[in-house]
Amino acid sequence: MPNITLPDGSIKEFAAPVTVMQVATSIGAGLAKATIAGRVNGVLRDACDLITEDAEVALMTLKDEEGVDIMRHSCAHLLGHALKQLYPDAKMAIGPVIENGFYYDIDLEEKITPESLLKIEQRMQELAKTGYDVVKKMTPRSEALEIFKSRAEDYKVELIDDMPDETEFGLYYHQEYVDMCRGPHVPHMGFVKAFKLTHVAGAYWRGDSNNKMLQRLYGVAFADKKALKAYLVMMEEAEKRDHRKLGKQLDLFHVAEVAPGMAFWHPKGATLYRIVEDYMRQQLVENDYQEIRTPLIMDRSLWEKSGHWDKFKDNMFTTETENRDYAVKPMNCPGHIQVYNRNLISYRELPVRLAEFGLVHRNEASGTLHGLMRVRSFTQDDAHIFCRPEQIQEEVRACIDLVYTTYADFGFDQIEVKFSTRPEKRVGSDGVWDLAEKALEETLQSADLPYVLQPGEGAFYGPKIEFQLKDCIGRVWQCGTIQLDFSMTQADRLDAVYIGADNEKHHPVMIHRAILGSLERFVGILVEHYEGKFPIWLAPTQVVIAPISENHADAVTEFAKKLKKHGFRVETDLRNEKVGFKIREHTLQRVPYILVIGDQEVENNTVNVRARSGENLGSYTLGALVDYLSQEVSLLGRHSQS
RNA sequence: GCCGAAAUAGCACAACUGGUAGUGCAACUGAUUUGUAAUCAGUAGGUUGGGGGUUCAAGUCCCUCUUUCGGCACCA
Repeated sequence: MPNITLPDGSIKEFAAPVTVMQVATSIGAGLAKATIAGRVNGVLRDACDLITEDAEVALMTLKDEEGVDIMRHSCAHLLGHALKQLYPDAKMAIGPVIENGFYYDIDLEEKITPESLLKIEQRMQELAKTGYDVVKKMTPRSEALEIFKSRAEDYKVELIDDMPDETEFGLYYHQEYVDMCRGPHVPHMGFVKAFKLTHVAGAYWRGDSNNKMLQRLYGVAFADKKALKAYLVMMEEAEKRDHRKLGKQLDLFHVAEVAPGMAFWHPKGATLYRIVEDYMRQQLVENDYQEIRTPLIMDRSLWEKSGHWDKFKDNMFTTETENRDYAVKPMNCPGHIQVYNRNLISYRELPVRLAEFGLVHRNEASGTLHGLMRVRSFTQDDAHIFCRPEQIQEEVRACIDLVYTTYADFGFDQIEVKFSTRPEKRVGSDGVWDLAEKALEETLQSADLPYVLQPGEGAFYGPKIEFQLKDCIGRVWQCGTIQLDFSMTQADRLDAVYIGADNEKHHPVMIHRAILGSLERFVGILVEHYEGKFPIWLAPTQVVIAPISENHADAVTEFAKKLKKHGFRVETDLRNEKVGFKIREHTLQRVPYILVIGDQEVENNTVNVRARSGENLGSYTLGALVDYLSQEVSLLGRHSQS
């Protein structure tokens, strides 16, 4: 007879097998009412599931993250329930939980519009309000098949067919609606009370572009109305940080129809871009890289040899002269090998670290383009480290350290690390891949970095570590990357060599690495991260100086000249406007400091300093101000004013 | 590329079922000489994304192309 161990360590003894719900009831009526499901020996189970043997049991309520996710999953079923009432012809595919909510893929001739989405949501509200019970029935394969066939749920039938080893399936009855699910689900719909359908989009069945495109209905759901409201407000706020919006407002860049997916950098944006590049260039110097520059277009044969042509020709821009075909470079590595190979290199000279702010072009599919985040023309802070196998770990480790130093300087502390292994379409033998994957994995472990494994997601020439940052609404973007490559340097590829201690030719290992990744993308992320309120180090305009009246214009010009001599990015605002007007404007432009000069300041040879926050810092002499600003610049993005 | 939606002045938006394209901010001119988030007045600004069609008449309806947005697939 089962002894149930609760999370606090106490043990409850039962005379006969009990359900999760009965365990809850035995503790208290309040808990029973709140119980959605249970975690039995680490596995989430329905409240109605029977526990027959001794087990550790934790009860899940809406206070638990797992409890909320279970409710979200049930909310997807509720969507199915409502949808089938309104659109009986809809065929249900899959409806999983995602961050903050859920989606359901459906196959339906009629197009779901925002209006119909609202109607579906209303029906969901009505159904949820009744708090109907959700009934689970474990159903044998043949019966489950019959049920879904009779309901013309082709996709459910296909899903069952694809699980040949399962003998029975969990069917959840939501009144007349039936859905198949591993579960668990809420015992009744009273738990589902704060949700909203957000948008519709297309999605391929099983994520395969050869399959039919279904309609995906997205929704969010939370434990209560307050949490839902908070989420919606947060999203609204987040959208104000969108780099495309701020790029316009702060006059940083634009993209135009004449060059889709390619940024036109305006003076302010170009300044920001250059500061980021200059920072990275300084890192190259400090970390013993040699900066080079390679041609933008190179002969097609080079790309055939490197293997890029074979895999990416559809995504490469090409050009030709009378008798030659060229490709616009989509990567810098083949060019770097040309530089590496300019003379014979001894093993003593390795590692050789060649870096380039390499402008690359990739003809990305039209639907992928997204502001600065996904473009067709971008500059990588790219480098290739040619080294001997025994130097790999140290070099990769140094790259990882550089990533973390750099990101911290730019104010990022939330970095996701992914480790991607061999893809299906690849070059190089399995033995080589074994070596490469092992080297990266060991380095990751020795660096004590938590990472997510992505099997099959590596580059065609080697495994990779990726460093990802999030944009304002939580979309994840790859920035830094470290890729290990044993193949490109081989004789049958681009044939990079060095002379070993044995006086024989060897092929070096090549580490491809980018710290920021794409400068365009990184600047985009920076804009969203800071909401345009850049630390003074990055701010395109650091200081605006404004006179109180025309009489002080000369003093303003003079002061600006001196500040510029000290290396600051200074603007003056001599327009015929009141100082309040100018302050409003420059504050909205997120200029870190506004300096005002009137009679008092002219007399005392000072400026009055107002910070972006609105705080008035009082009067400063030139020397004092230079010291103050320099101190703040030296902090980079680590501790800046907001 | 695929599914859906959208494109109106530099920017943000308006224009009922087809009937003379507007408002605010910005810009420009003038007045005002200003003390920490908007001084006042005036002027100008558009082949309504491109092309085609229906109609007496198209921003509005239809076709097509381009671009953008939200996803999906892709991402060296």
